[in-house]
Amino acid sequence: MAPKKWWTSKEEEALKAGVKEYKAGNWKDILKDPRFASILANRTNIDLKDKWRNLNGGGCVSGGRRKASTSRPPDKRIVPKYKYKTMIYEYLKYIEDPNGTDLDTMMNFLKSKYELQSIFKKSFNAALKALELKGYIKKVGNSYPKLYLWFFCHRYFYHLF
Amino acid sequence: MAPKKWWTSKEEEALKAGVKEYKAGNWKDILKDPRFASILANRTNIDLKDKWRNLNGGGCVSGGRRKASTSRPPDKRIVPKYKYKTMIYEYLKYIEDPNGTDLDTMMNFLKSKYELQSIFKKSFNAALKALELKGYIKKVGNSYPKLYLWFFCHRYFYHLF
DNA sequence: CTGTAGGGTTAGGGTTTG
DNA sequence: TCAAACCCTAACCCTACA
Repeated sequence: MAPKKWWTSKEEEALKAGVKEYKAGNWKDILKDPRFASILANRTNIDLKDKWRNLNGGGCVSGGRRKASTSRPPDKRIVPKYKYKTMIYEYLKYIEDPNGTDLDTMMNFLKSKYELQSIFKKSFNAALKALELKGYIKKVGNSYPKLYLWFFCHRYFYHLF
Repeated sequence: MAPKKWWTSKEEEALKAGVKEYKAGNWKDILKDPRFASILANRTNIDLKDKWRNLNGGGCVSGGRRKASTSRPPDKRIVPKYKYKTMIYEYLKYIEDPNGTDLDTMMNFLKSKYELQSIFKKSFNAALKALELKGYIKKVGNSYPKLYLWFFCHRYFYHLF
């Protein structure tokens, strides 16, 4: 089978403009329009239909939503995760209290030293929560003890090196 | 989460034969073939695809190779040490007190469930002491907290899998 | 024959486990 | 530490039908 051709943002924009012009469902008309033809040269009308379905949450074109996408083409990754482990190690070295740290204090430290992606705090939190749910780590008061965070890094970020 | 279902060599052979017959990519067809259906009864087409990817070095199905596998299913492990991590995990799951355990209690539990190598306690102790010396873990009272033991396993036994 | 809707399957990315 | 197993969903395929 032929490898996947991930949609480029250029193609996506052309599709959206095409739908605005011709309404969803008239895929062949969009393809024939000289404004979109060259951009969408290696997409079929079926491809357009499928992509539009995905853009609208994977369900039927006129219907409801699903949860947000997690799968992306490789060149669209948002997070340069590669520094996460280094960052957190540095922080753990910096704080002396073995009782650890609350997340806000940590975030402030990191923000002061690094250009953080907006998604970082959210995904970091989610990963911590997942581990906590399984009983591997837990808060003491409002803080995660140093060892927990160390463990967390070890578990989640080794592959970034 | 459900425990992993390691592929048996029988299943693996069936998959290989199926690919030979239907070519890689036609996973559902392989599953439907009466010659393979019963052997692969509790595998999905997705499982087949993933396994084929692993067999071919974790890369793309039709592409190049990566380095050879070192990870094995539990029934193929060579080293008698192989159960250390599993054993200790099991014990850590069993005890509820997050303050952990003293070593004698743990040894008694393990002896009651496993055929221990005579050298186990001695080398286990030595490894713990080494980590303690470096300041990574420490006793609280007479016990090692659960997390320390967990960390210990992670640090010392990862290579047995 | 031409084209679309909608269900089904695969490919390839990421995540979790041992 | 790192590969096997597992999960998610965009991309692709198949069939019905107008």
